Amino acid sequence: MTKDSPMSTVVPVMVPMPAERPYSYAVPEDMRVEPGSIVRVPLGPREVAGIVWDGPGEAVAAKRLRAISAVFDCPPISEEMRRFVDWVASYTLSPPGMVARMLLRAPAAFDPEPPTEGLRLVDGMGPDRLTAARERVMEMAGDGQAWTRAGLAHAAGVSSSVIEGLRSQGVFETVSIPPRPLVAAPDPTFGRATLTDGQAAAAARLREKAGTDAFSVTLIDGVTGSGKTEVYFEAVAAALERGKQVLILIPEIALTQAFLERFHNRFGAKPAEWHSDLAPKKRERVWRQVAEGQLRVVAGARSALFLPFRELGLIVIDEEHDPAYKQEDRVFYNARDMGVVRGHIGGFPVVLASATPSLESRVNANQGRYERIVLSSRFADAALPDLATVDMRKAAPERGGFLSPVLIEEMKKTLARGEQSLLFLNRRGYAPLTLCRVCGHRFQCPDCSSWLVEHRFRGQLVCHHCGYNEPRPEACPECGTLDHLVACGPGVERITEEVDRLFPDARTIMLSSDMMGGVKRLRLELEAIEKGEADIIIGTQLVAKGHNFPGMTLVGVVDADLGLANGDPRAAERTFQLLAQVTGRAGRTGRKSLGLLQTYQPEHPVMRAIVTGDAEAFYDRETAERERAGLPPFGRLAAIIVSAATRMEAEGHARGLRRAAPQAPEIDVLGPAEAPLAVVAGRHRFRLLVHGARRSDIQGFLRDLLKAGPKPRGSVRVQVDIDPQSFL
DNA sequence: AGCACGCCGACT
DNA sequence: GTCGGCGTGCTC
Repeated sequence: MTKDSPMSTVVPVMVPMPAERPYSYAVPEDMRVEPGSIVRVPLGPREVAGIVWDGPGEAVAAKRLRAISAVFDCPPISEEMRRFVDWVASYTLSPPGMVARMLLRAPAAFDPEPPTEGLRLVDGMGPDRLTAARERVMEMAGDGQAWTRAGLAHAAGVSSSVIEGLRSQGVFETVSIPPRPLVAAPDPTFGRATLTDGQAAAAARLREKAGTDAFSVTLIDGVTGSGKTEVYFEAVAAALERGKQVLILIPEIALTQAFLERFHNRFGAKPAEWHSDLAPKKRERVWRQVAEGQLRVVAGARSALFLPFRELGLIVIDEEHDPAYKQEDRVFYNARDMGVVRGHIGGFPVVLASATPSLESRVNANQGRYERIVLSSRFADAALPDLATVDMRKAAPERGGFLSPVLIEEMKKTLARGEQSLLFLNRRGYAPLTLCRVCGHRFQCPDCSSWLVEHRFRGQLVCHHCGYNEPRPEACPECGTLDHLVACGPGVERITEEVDRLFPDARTIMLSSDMMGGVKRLRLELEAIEKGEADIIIGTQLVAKGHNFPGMTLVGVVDADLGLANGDPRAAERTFQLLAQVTGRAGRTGRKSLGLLQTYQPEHPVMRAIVTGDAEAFYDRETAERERAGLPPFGRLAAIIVSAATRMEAEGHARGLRRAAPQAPEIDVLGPAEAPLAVVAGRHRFRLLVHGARRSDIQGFLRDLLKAGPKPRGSVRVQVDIDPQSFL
């Protein structure tokens, strides 16, 4: 701040809206701000929280200049974090204001948490008359500590009016109790795990890295059950010992309660959680305590990357291949990559862990940008399941069924041994397509033209792309014929029906992300399964994610081919990862276990890779294939998302882009039907896949597209989606 | 992203 | 006659 200026100083303030640069605000004479300060500023008709940014404030017409209304009593956002925001904005081609907005997502946290009112015994004061109730209270409070009124009443077994009576006599004085930390401090020496030789070597290497102030990326590549978590916990311990905060990113943390337990066993306390299901109050407290440095470890979903850490010294990204790390609205980013960048900016190590690493991380490791540590054997006596394909052309299911006799036979055996079976089918609902047997009418979404999926339990037809739904009709809307609608293909509901028919006495549980009762119910069901309260589990991809099912010795993949033919360049990789993860759920206790893949293409590279366990060969092949096609992970523009009302309009954008960029690349338009993306207010998001362009050209593309390209009514919103190989 | 302003259809 | 739909435009 300049002292000599008679005018009030002007500072840049990043406001939470799509502004391309910070806005300028006047600082009142008696106000002190510094870069990073969180301030309240007037913006149009309202007031918002913004962050004082770096550099001198830009000159702005005096008439427009408004003054900061208040500075929040909150630790300033660190310089590292501000550079991170700028970097993410420039890399994702989003307005920095929108990135800053992700950081300001806990509005009530900017003011300090109000201390709670406590009561403490005043020395030498006693009550006028001593009753039995009063005596108990005096005894409890005799330790000289401050108590909350309700806490003391509860502990002494009296009503709070007894306490109130004593307080009005002056026996108690009112003191303020500082807010209690959300979780206890983790103790790096608490529950040291016993590690196998391979694990110990990996842990030592990670400890070495996490014990220094230097950026590095380490990829821990270990089969499911090889103890990756225990190994990276040692890196966490090393960072904690250095007095650093630690961030552990986990996809779908709301469902991963088991992880919190394991952390607790190792560190004697739970980590703080951060995800979108967090209650607002808790959310604020986590944000605040991270900013103050009270919380040392946060386990969170991708948005935890934007928490205001002040002493961050390690990021672990578990299941780094998981597509849930990719945010595909507003600011498009992949938290795995932005995590690496955060480590680079902060000068600290980053650890990526996965049993099925993404191609791009593997390429980065092969080229020496990341260090790769392989954990090749399963922990203790946990054995990998035997894996085999079931050729559905030879072992076809009975008419009307979807389970091959081969699989049914194994389920019978498993049931007889009192062990659990898992049937995996990555498709929610009852049937993916409904048609009229009389006229051939197919039920389609009126908003986005994909097939409506029947949800029989709910009695609805639902669009899985945009959420449109209608009650399932009795008659065909086209020809009016009653009772001739037929469900085509299976979903988990239909498989559950088949299982109930085949095994009427077995205890079955169906797990699906759209299940009634939400996350809470899912958690309970998962717990029940772990306790062995079910024999057969039928589930969508959520069963592939990190749960331990100790009694599970059979995994059947109902349709292993699903997802291979959807036009996504990552289809094979994704399918491989999903199948490897889901079959890895079996045999965790060392019992002999089996995984069966029902497929019509047993010779497909994905099936071969799963059955032979040769992930290396598969990845090499896939990498070469991508390189030939000019696709990611080779550092090129992957996709532009345009918002358009129709496919024709999206094609128009694509033509404009082709014209605007003469060196241009091939552009494919993927509509909502092929690329499931959110549909907003009647407009659809189309993905323009651009082959072979360099990222440095993107800015130009977009400028030209917006300037010279066809502009069919309304705003053209363009977003960039990049799967990079290297981005530092 | 919010939020106001502004111009056309079904109702207290 | 008004309530209310979302299209367009602006925010230091």
